[in-house]
Amino acid sequence: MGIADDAVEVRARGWRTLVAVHSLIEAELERALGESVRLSVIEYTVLDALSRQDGWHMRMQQLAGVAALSPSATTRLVNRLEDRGLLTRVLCADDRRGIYTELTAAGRELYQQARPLHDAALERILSQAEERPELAPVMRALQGELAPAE
Amino acid sequence: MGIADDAVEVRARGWRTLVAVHSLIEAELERALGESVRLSVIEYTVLDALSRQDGWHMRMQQLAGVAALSPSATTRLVNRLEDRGLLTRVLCADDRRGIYTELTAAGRELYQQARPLHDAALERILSQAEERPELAPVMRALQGELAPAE
DNA sequence: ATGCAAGTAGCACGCGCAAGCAACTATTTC
DNA sequence: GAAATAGTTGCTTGCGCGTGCTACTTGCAT
Repeated sequence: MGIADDAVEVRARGWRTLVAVHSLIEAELERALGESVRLSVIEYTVLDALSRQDGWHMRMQQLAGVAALSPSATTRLVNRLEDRGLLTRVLCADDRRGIYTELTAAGRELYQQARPLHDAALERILSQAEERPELAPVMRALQGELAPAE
Repeated sequence: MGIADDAVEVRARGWRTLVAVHSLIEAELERALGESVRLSVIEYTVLDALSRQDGWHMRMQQLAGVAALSPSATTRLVNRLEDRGLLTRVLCADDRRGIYTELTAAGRELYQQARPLHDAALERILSQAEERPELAPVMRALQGELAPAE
């Protein structure tokens, strides 16, 4: 059992920790967003990404990127949101294969409503997680990302 | 835009980073384990957990815990692995509601085969991820978890 | 008996894969 | 140059699969 084996073990342990933190946060966000605004985490992610690009459009592929989803799943995700009137598809003139998506007024409104709930839930979970020593290192890394700028 | 707002933004950014790292690692492990030993990441997780408890049994609920899965999903996961002959269900004498699971010889063998592939893939991904500055803080936290003991 | 805990199915839903269709690009041909 | 052809890209659809929710069965506890 040498140093190399230890490194393997450390990586495996780190990965398990990451999975634990991820599923903890995701489950809680899912609950918070689901019961208040009927949005899944991934649906919120899309609204969030679109609202950050306010005025701009996003292609399906970009959405697939930020959602870490396959093209087909992205299609259906956009379908769901479009059926609820939260966004619209916009055909692009210069490349008629491409499809842009854009928040509707209702979409912006729902996002404004969801965002504080999302942020509050996130803060709640992270402060809880910091209490758990086995998760603490990852938590510090997450919150310390802007530390150099303080 | 005060300090509190910045904190919210830092947390949201950290969460997005965590999601990115998670889905990156998961996708790569899925690919590596899938094409070599036909195991999903979650199936490997179960074999790993069981082999760490060698000699011991694990209840369905404990498995559900380590896999971050619902009871019903755990049932079917164990079904799949049992159908492939990788583990067996063992009824427990002192509480006949409880069901223990145990690796078979074939299960142990497949795990021995899968583990180095898993560890190698993990190392590969982590070293790649360290190259990407936006992921680096989380990566350091993962690998540095045992740092105090060095 | 009444209540609670452990594990198992029925159901609907969201996902990835592979195939398909429309639109763009490059190359050839006249 | 204009038209035809082959190959690629962007998005969508059919299909099978794994998941969570809810309801259910069985066994323990009070």
